[in-house]
Amino acid sequence: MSTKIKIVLAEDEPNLAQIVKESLETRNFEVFLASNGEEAYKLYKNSNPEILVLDVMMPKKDGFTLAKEIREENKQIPIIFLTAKSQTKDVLEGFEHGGNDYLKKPFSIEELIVRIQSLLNRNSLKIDVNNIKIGNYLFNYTKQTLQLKEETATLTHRESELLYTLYQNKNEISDRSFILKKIWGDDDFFNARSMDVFITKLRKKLKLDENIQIVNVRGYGYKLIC
Amino acid sequence: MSTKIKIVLAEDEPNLAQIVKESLETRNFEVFLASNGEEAYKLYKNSNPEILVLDVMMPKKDGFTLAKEIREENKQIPIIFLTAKSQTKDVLEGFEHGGNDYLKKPFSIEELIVRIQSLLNRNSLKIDVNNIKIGNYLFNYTKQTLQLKEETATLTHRESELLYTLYQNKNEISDRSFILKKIWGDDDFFNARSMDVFITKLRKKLKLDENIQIVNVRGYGYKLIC
DNA sequence: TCTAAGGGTTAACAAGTGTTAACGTGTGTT
DNA sequence: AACACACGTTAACACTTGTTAACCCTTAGA
Repeated sequence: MSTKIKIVLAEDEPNLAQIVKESLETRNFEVFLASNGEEAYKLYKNSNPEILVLDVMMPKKDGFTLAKEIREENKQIPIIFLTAKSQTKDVLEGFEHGGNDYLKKPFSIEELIVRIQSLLNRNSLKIDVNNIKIGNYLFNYTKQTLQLKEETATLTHRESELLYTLYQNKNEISDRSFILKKIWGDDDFFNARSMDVFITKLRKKLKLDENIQIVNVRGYGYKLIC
Repeated sequence: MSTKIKIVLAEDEPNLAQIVKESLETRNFEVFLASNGEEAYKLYKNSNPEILVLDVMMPKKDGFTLAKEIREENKQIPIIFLTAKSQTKDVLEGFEHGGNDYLKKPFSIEELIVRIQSLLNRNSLKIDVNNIKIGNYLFNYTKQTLQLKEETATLTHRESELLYTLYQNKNEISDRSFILKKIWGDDDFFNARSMDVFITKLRKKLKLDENIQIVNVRGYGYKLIC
């Protein structure tokens, strides 16, 4: 069960691109290579990668713009920028555009790989599904429990899924349609009403901590504030 | 509610240490400064920091050894190494010892801060959207609340967006068309009238502080005076 | 097989939110 | 002063969401 980790690599300079691609493949990554931003976006959509490595200056769509677009739909995936620019200002800009790391050319392949590994590890550590802090509550996603001090309440499967989904986008809007497709499989009238019912149920179970709220954003979805 | 983020900084070169410490404090971090590895370990144990910034070459206990020790008891806390070494080999070693990032001297303070922010996964570079002072009111953009002393009123999503937009240009004109495109998506007759309705609603909710006004600039837009 | 319990969906109605309409007021121009 | 036009305000309306309860289905145990 050792499926390869998928990487989308966007780099317009062919020689460099080839070297990096091969080096990554040697390390048992599956590399999807794009030579411009638009192509990279398509590869991202189709291949469902674990991580993105983006050159900043590319034809058609630069790395920053691309990252911004991808961040709008995916806040989790790690992004590493590669660039010839070496000004601190550019590094700042990279992080502002949602990058997680920034490597200045010329860089060593080894360092790139280490930084990739680091981001992948961090990501997998990121949410401990058995120990999620939501305000004063402790939410255990696998056990489907919500603990406040000594009191432990159990959640149903739907409740647990919904809370987990909201948590993944905490303090930001979770799109109604996104939630519905993810948990109910389809966005239709009845599922939508059902979801609203579960929002009510969650609010009840979360109301012992006033700092936690599930706020509605009419027409868009819900925000878990914590 | 907005307690400072604690950082343990270990750096044996006093001048550099002082500069970094002050820069971080300017950014509202609480810095615990150690001049060697052993001291840093004690500070780590006592202050319960959110992140560690460790020089690699230090007296008594070097940064790598220290990181390794800390990693045995805490796998979560982010660690950034600072070093004069610039060989890739050292970068690798840094990550092997459980570091999350690695900065080569000389580095820019800005870059350090951005990398800290990135690891902490927060953007406190932005204005704190949970704590916006408007006159005597406290406006929480994510919670969509307006607080005056003990009274907390809730805003709807549109109200909150509008107030936030006006606030971003406080004391200057926010262009009608700009607001409409940003919040309503399009500048047409009906959306414009809708916006005017929301201006009325906001004025009502803000009238408890006489010093705050939303003034109209005929033909151009609105100004939030505060 | 019957029954009870739990979980999820559907139904029904209440409450909240945003848009549209209608009319009023102010401002600048001729 | 008369006029056109931008904005202010209120209310009606349509639509979305909140809440409760009834209902249905599955499962486990008597």
